[in-house]
Amino acid sequence: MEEELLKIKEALNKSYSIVLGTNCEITYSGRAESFLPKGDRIILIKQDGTLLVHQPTGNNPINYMKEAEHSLILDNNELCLQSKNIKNKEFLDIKIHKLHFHTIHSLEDAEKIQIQGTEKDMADLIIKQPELISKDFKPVSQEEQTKYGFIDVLGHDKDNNLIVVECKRYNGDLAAVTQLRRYVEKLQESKGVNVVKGILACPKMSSNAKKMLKDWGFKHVSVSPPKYLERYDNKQKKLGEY
Amino acid sequence: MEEELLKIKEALNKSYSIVLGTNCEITYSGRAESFLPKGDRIILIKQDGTLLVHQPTGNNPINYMKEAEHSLILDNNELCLQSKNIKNKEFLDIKIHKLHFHTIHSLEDAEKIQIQGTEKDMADLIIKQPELISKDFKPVSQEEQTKYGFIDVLGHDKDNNLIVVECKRYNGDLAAVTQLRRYVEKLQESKGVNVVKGILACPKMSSNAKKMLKDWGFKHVSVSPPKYLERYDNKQKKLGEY
DNA sequence: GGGGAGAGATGCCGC
DNA sequence: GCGGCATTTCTCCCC
Repeated sequence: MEEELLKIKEALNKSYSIVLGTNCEITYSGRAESFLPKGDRIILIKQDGTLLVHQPTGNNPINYMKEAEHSLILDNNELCLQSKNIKNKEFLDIKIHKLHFHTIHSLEDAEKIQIQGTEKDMADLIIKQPELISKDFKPVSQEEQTKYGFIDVLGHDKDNNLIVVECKRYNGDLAAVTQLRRYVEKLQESKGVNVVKGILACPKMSSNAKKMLKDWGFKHVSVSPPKYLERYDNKQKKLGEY
Repeated sequence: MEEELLKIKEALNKSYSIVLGTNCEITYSGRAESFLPKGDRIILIKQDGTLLVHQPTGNNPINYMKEAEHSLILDNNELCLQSKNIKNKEFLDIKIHKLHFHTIHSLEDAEKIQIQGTEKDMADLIIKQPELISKDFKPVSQEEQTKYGFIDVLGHDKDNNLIVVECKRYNGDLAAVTQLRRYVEKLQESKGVNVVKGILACPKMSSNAKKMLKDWGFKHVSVSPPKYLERYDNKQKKLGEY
């Protein structure tokens, strides 16, 4: 037992990837404060000081620390994992009542993930196929910088009216309409023109957002983020996987 | 080896908590699409079907699945962990090139976390100490329901002018000001009154948000979320932990 | 289940 | 560093 603890302590200093299966209770103090009574959890300590505590169910870590320093202390037969980030004034104390299992490994991974179907991809699609917005839409610029935010796609119609396009990859909500409104108002102000059209490009919209959009004279165009691996779904189907 | 795989397969069916240390490559197709080339990752499979893939650094899982069904397939000497959520049309394929380690455990945890210092706690504080907003502020209701959102604290001043208070536990940004504006406008409309005051209660504000707040005649009041464990910090300090 | 909004949000990019 | 904003956001609450 003592020997195992020494190994874990050493691993904490040398930046290994550590997984601990524990029964523990947890106190956090930092941006907020929290307490979690005794239960079984998996603790993941990464090579960059990241610490994640996971319960046996649920998507998100129940507690976590970023870029923290960890120390394992055995005091009066009580095992405690203390984690701190001085810069952010964050402290996490894990009282470990039982150590179910542990693994220590040095892992290597320099790869970055490639993602498709993002909001940026939607904007790219609209630049390539402006008719998705309207027959006479001419895109002018992408990711236009404003102090009040970035305009996804800026363009104009055949009468040279400015058109602001805001893309949402899934649900157009109140916040999206408000965002669009901010850009339109700002453009009217900075360019000194009255007519600036606003378009919200997204697959679907909430009912209230639709109403708000209408109230302010903006329009919704149904556009979905592009996907190229749909083949992947089809292949799954063909293989009779479900 | 064969025997280990059988154990993992069995664990997948019986809802154990499983941790795999792997060298793998990952394809995802669902709400978006992604590909992640070969590298070392820790895979966490929970008892409710949650699957998380973690790289050796970073806070967030690089890939994940919720409420999914998993199957481990050995085909042509290639080990593949397939995960799917039919309802959401999500598919995750993990080609496992090497299995560094694995653990299988049944974990029990029914505890819920207790958190303090949330936005709700700020609103409670303001109800109790309305003078934090202004000398003559009288709170009337909390979490007031509007179709356009929930008003954190609604009240009035000594002249019976309505006051909308929006709380932010940290940074007041453009979105917060816009949110406040939405509530104020909606109240003016629904109550048929011209004067509705807007207050943003938060510890600090971004410069643009400050400007926007001023433009629309709203005010900022400096309030922080209450913390009760500050003792915890102090204790740490006293112990000379840093 | 949809709608709205907070979160100890996180992460990314741009200035 | 701050600012603005997307996220395979996630989660909770309410209607």
